Amino acid sequence: MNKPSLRDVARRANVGTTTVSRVLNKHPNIAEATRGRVMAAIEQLGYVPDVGARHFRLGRTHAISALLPMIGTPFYETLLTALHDPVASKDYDLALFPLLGSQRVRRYRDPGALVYRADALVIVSQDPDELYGGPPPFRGPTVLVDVHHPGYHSVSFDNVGAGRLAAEYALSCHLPIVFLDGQDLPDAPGSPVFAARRSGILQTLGRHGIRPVLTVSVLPEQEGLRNAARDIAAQRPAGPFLLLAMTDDLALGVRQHLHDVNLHLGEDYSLLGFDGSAAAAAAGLSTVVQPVRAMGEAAAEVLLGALNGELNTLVQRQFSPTLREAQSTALRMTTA
Amino acid sequence: MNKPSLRDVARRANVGTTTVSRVLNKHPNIAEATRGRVMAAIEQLGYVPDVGARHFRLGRTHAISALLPMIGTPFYETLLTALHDPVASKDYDLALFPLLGSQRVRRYRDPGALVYRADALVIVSQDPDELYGGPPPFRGPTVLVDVHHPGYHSVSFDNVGAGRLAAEYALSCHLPIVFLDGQDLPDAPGSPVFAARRSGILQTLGRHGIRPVLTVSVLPEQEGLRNAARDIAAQRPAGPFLLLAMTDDLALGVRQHLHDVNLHLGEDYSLLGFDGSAAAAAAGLSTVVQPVRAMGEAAAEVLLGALNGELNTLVQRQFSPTLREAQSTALRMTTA
DNA sequence: TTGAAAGCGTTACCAT
DNA sequence: ATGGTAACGCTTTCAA
Repeated sequence: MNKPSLRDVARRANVGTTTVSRVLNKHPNIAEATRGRVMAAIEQLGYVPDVGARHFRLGRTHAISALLPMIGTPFYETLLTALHDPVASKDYDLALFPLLGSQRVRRYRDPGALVYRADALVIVSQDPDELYGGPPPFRGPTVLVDVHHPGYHSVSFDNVGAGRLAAEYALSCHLPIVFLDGQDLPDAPGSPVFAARRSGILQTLGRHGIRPVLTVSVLPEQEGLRNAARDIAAQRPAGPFLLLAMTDDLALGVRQHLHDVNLHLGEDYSLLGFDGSAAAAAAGLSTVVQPVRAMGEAAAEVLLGALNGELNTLVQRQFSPTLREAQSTALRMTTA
Repeated sequence: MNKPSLRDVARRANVGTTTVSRVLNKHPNIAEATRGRVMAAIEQLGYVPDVGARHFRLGRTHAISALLPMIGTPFYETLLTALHDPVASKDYDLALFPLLGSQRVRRYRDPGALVYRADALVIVSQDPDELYGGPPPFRGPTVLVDVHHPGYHSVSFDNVGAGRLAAEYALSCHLPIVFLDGQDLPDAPGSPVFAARRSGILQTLGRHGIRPVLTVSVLPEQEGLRNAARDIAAQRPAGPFLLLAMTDDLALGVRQHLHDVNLHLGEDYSLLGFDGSAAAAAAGLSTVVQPVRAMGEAAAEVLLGALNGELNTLVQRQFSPTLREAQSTALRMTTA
């Protein structure tokens, strides 16, 4: 037996297809009796509406696609959870499309890719120009998150300001600064996030005539961290220093390996990270906090606004960093 | 100007719609000249095929949906990367649908949900019976990953065997055993993974007439770990002990907090985890390894087989655990 | 090698 | 309150 269609239901209930459609879509002007007959027929046949056909007919999919560089980090979990709830409450479905490695980007240049079968597109942590070499092959509203571009709606974080804030706090510690820089994966498109933070940090330090006594650049991989710890141990300044790490993950990771080479947090060095992650909070790490939830919620708001056609102008929301101080920078107290 | 359709292209190129369709689908029997005219028309109009309409007509979407309990952990990143490549090379698109919290499960009971607009469904780390209270509202081939169920194709990991392996190794250390159990989130459907590992562990220990001297149950949250560390410090056995943790994350997390309460790995205790994560490898943690990549690849294979209708019987592949030994259990050497 | 026309399942317009 | 029918954009059969 083939999948029953709306027509089969209509025949079974002795009504027209229009009536069945109306019942399904909860139209008001339907007699309770007919409604009952239709429901019964639906039940008996085990009819399920073909959403594909509906979407085809309507030209709208009721779907939102999110294009992510990857999954596997709490940042995206938090961001997308915050984004999901508001759009789901407006009955939009959210589908995730992680790049899962950069060679897969080619797939996303095809306008026929599944990701574009959606009413709106969210691009997270990626500059569309770098991703596509131009605009995305998508006609609907597009919102950028965690990245800024003058040509799109965007919800972003002031990473330059974050770098500045970190640098100012670092300066206030009056310790020599060791900079643990993050390096992009060789084949991935360069992350604008790291570049922005880096420039905020170095400019601010420079304005005070200060440069890091040591800069170690590390890939976001586990073995890189061990090497970084070795390098720091070998080339560190004589006394205590402040270690400024580009992300909390880097900070927490290197802390472990520094321990193995006999450098101890709170005695030999202070530690400052970026992101305000839950792990940082639990570990007592001072960090520049990024309001991830708020950004996700803001993105949802922009998205829904755009879908309702309420946005006649480009929305560019930028969130500011704050600093959360914890024990990891207590050393400053001793020396300040 | 409206979106141009295949008909517009046909008119522009002075051919029938059939011909345009043939050009688009690379049919062999097309004169090179006509082909050129059609391509030119496509170019001039900026025509993009409507995939929705194509899918509607064909009844197939060329999409695979993956239903995940969450994202944000390296496990899913690895698994899905391994799953993605083989299906992408067969031109299937993969869309991710994380539950992002359990109250969102209701959405997935609706047969019209976006997730079911796919040719095949992958359910990861969830028992369909618990998720839906029955079979999923989906007609196509369905493959379970990281969980086993007699009614579905499945690619799973022998978690009971993993527990057994861990317990046997633990016994060989001849140290009192402290068991750091994982607890499910209160509102989430219970993970069969933890239950299976736990039973493998306890049964094996029991068979040797041994019970953990202390069992601490912890939520997979950061503050829970601190409390766990406190409890362990307070109630631990007199001498050195072996800490058996339900996951690497738990193991690595608690290690940090144990350090804070003056219990040191390699001196006061040995540590054994589960999962074989990259973080475990980097931290020198002994662990029961799960072949995540291989599982993802196997899932892709099953999926493609089912889509080609090559599977006339249920496929149930189960992967076995192996043990990776590292410094974290070196204490056994001293005492054995 | 090419084209006309039917038809996929749904909704919306216009009748009644 | 209800129904007939056209239309959405595409692929496919059948015929030329």
